[in-house]
Amino acid sequence: MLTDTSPAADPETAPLSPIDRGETLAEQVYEQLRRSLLTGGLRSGQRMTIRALAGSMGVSATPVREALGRLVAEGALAFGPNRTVHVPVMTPAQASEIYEIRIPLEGMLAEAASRRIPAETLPELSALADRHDAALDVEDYATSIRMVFAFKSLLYHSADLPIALKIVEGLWLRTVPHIHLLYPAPRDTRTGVRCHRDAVSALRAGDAPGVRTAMQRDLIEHRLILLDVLARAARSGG
Amino acid sequence: MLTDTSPAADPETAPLSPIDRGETLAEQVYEQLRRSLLTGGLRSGQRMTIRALAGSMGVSATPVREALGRLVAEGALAFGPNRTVHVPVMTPAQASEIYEIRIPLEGMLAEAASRRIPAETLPELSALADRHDAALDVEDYATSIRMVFAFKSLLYHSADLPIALKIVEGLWLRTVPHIHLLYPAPRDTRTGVRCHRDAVSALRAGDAPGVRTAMQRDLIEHRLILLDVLARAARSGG
DNA sequence: ACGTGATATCTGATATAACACAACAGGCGC
DNA sequence: GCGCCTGTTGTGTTATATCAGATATCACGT
Repeated sequence: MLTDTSPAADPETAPLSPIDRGETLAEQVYEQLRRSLLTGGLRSGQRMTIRALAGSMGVSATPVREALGRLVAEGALAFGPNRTVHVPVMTPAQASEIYEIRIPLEGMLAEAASRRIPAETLPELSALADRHDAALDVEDYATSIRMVFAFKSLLYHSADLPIALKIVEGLWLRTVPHIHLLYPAPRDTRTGVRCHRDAVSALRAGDAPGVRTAMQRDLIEHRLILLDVLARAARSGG
Repeated sequence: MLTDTSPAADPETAPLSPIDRGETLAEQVYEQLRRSLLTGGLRSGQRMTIRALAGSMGVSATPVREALGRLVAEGALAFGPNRTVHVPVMTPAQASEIYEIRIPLEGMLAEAASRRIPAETLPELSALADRHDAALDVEDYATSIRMVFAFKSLLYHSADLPIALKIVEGLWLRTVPHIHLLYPAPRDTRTGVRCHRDAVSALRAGDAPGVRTAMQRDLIEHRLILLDVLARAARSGG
C-alpha cells in the first residue's frame, strides 16, 4: 500500500551523497550499453537479445532486461517485430526534431555554463578542442566523436542544470549511432572544431550569448549535413 | 499470488486496479502509476514499496520493479535511503529549471501544433477550457488539473513532434505532484483558463506565434507562483 | 531506567524456471 | 512438386526463491 509519511523530509537530490556505492548490476549494464552507444560502438540497425547480452556480460537476464527497457524508454534503443531490441534507424523527421530541441536546450546550457564555469576549466576545454582537431588530422573518427562529446559534457556540466543536461544526453544517445554517416565527407567536419574554438574565445571574453550562438551554430550546421546524408541514404536505401 | 486464483475467474479479489492482459504487465503498471501521478493521485513525499504495489495490483514484483525503475529514470519518482521509491520533493532550483525547459519546448509544440491542427479539433479544445473553468467554479481541483493537461495534450499532439512531446510529458510528471500547492490560492489559478482561451482565439485566427506566446505566458505565470509557494514551504518546512 | 546487542522483519536485487508467443523447418498429404 | 500442418527453437515476459543490506524490536545486562 502507499504509506503516506513525512512529506517535509528531503529524501532526494542530496547534492553530496552518492552513498549508492553498491552500484546495481542493472545500472552497470545500462552504463556499459550507454557508453557503447556514445562511443560509436553500436551502429543503427544492430540487433541484440537479452540472453546474448547477459551471457557476454556474465549476469542473468533480469538486470539486462531492466537496462534495455530503460534505454528503449529513452529512445536510445527500440523494440523490433518480436519485441527484440535494436539500435533504431533515424528518419529525417526525427533528426530534424532532435536538432530542433537540442538547439534551444544546448543554447541554454552553453549560456548558463559560461556564467558559472571556473577559469581553470578553460584550458581543459581548449585541450579537448585541440585533441579533436588532431584526431581529425589522422582521420581517427572514433576519437573525434569522443572529443566532441567530452567538450560538450565538460562545458555543459558547469551549467548546473542537471535536468536539461540529462535530456540533452538522451538526445545524444539517439544521434551518435548515425554520426559515422557524416565522416566520409571531411570538408564539413571541421566546423565542429571551429565552433568549439569560437566558444572558448567567447568564454574567455565573458561573452555568454556568444558562447550560446557558437554552440548553436555548430548544431545548425550538423543538422544540415545529417539531414542531407539521411535523405540520400533514404533515397538509395529505398 | 496470481497463481492461486485464476486471473479471469475472480474479479473481486483485485483491490484497486484491474490489469487487463494485452500489453505487457510492466507497461500497464507504468501507465497506471503515470496516470496516478498526472491526475494528482500521488503527492510529493509519498513512499511506495515494490511488494505493496505488486500486491495491490495483483501482479508479481518483476513488472512493478521495471515500471518503478523507468519512472525513477525519468525523474518522476526517486530513490530514497534504502533504495525505496517515493515521489520526489521539488526544490526551487529544480522547479526553475523545469519551467526554463518547458517554456521553449512547449512554445515549439504550440506553434507547430497551430500550423497543423485540424479545424474540427478546435471545439474540443474550447470545451476542455470550459470544463476546466467549470471545475474551478466548484473548486474541483482534481478535475481542473486533468483538464489543463488534457487541453495541452490534445493541442500538442497535433504538433506531430513525438520526441519533444515525450520530454514535456516527463516534465509534467515531475510538476503535477506539486500543483496542489497552488490551489489554496484561487486568485492565480484563473490565468490558466485565460491563457487557454487566448490560445484558442489565436488558433482560430491562424496566429501561430500568438498561440506560442499564449501558452508560454501561462507557463511563466505558473513558474512565478510555484517558485513563491516552494520558497515559502522551504522556509516553513526547514 | 537506560543502553547495547542479537534477532526478526522488511526492503530491493538477482538468478532461475516456467510460460506464451512467434518464426521457422521439416514432414505429411494432396 | 506444392501447400499446409506441426514440432522445435528462440524470443521476451513473468512469477518465485534466495540473497544481502538496513531497520526496527525486544530481551538482557548494567
